[in-house]
Amino acid sequence: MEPLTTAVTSAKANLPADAPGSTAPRRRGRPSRPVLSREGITAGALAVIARAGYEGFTMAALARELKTAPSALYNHVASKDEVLNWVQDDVNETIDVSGFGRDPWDLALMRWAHSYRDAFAEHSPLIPVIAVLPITGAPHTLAMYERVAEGLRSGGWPEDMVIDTIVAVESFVLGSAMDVSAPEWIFNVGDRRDLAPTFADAVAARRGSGRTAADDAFALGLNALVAGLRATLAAAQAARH
Amino acid sequence: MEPLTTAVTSAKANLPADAPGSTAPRRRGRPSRPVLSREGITAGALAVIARAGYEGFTMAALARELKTAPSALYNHVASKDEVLNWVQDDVNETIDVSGFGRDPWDLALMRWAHSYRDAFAEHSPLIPVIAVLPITGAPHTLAMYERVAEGLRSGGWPEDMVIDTIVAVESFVLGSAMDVSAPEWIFNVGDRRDLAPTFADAVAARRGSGRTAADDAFALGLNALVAGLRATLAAAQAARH
DNA sequence: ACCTGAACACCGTTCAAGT
DNA sequence: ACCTGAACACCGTTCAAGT
Repeated sequence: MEPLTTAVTSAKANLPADAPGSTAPRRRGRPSRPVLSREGITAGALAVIARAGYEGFTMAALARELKTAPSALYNHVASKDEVLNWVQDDVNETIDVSGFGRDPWDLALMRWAHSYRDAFAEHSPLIPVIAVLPITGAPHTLAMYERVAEGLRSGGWPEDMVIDTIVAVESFVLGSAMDVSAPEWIFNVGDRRDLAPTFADAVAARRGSGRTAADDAFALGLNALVAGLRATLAAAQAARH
Repeated sequence: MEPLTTAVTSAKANLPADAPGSTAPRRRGRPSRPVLSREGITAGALAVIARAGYEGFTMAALARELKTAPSALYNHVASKDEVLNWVQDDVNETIDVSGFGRDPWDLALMRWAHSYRDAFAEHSPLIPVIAVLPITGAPHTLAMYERVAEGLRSGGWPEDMVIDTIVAVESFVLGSAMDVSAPEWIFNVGDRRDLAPTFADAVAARRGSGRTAADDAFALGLNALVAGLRATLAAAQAARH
């Protein structure tokens, strides 16, 4: 539950001892102290993604952020994908799993889902990447899943339903996180109200709520999903006598 | 409910009358009959995405598929994003909304969700794009939402809950569609079983099922979500006397 | 109007040269 | 070991030249 890597603001401290003035370009050879590190690269990547989005996240932009040549990154990382893997693990570390083992499984699941959605809504460009990224080699990610699995098991879920339940909730969470970065006017019918009058009326009727469409839909969906999961668990337990 | 644009296989028929041999490179000026069209570009884009994924979908690759110069595309389309918009509308046209207005809303919603997931599971690179793409100017997409909105309204859903319900189901559907393209071993713990023993056991326990993890999780989640939505609707109707 | 081909400002990644 | 800078094979997009 640590905050995201905090080295973002300490870019100046990363300057080499052999170039004490912060603006002096580095000389050609190996610096006296390493300029780059896993923490610095991860933090820099997060900063670039926050500012420029996934489209704008390039190795060149990351190198500019870290005031190095793009090729210098390859002394620390094998590929752009590996950088994204680091970022994933860093973001997953911030997700709240504190409910598991303390609260009932359904409450803990809702707390987890809310925190999970918020974390990736802030880093939406990562969503399609992490959705298919194997967890191997991401220790914080693994630790998160362990807590969730323990919580479901001790809440009475049969072992062979645990993964499906996690994946189902995760799918809803990641889909909802994508939705956060959609423009408010995504459902604007434009000049073709004739094609979809019922839909256009429904879009207009939603305007009453003070919160965003994404927040309302997420709350409604998560409540429904978890209520349905309670019923699913009860039925599964009844079926096994 | 038309199939996806069928011009994929007719690339040869796209060759200009002034270059009858299919392998002859085109001369420099304007061809006697246009080589490119919206339908051809859409079909070519689908073919490239199917073969090479979103990463591999470039304007250069699309041009190769259509046997033109990349710059020729810009006579028909303003940008790569516009091509993706065309593709979205083409895919949405194939989604099954036939249940709405015929079956009960919950059955129709499940049929729609299944068809929606399958359509985008086949075109997963499009998911993050269409999730935030405004529907303006996409007539088939609009028509789909109209059917869904009508079905929910006539099923008894209050007007101001229709959009949230649609968005919630759609979030789950798109998250689940992303999950389909994840590798089967996405949850492989690797050599760190010590970090997540309960989770690793749950992963192993799932193996019994003949279907894929993605299919099982989608079925479980959709059943739970729709069951929860039935309860939500009942509660909303009771609250309004 | 609608194609080709050259050009521009970019990518991710590799590698020799330098300390 | 770890940086710079040149190089390679790419991008998306623009635009003049050609018919």
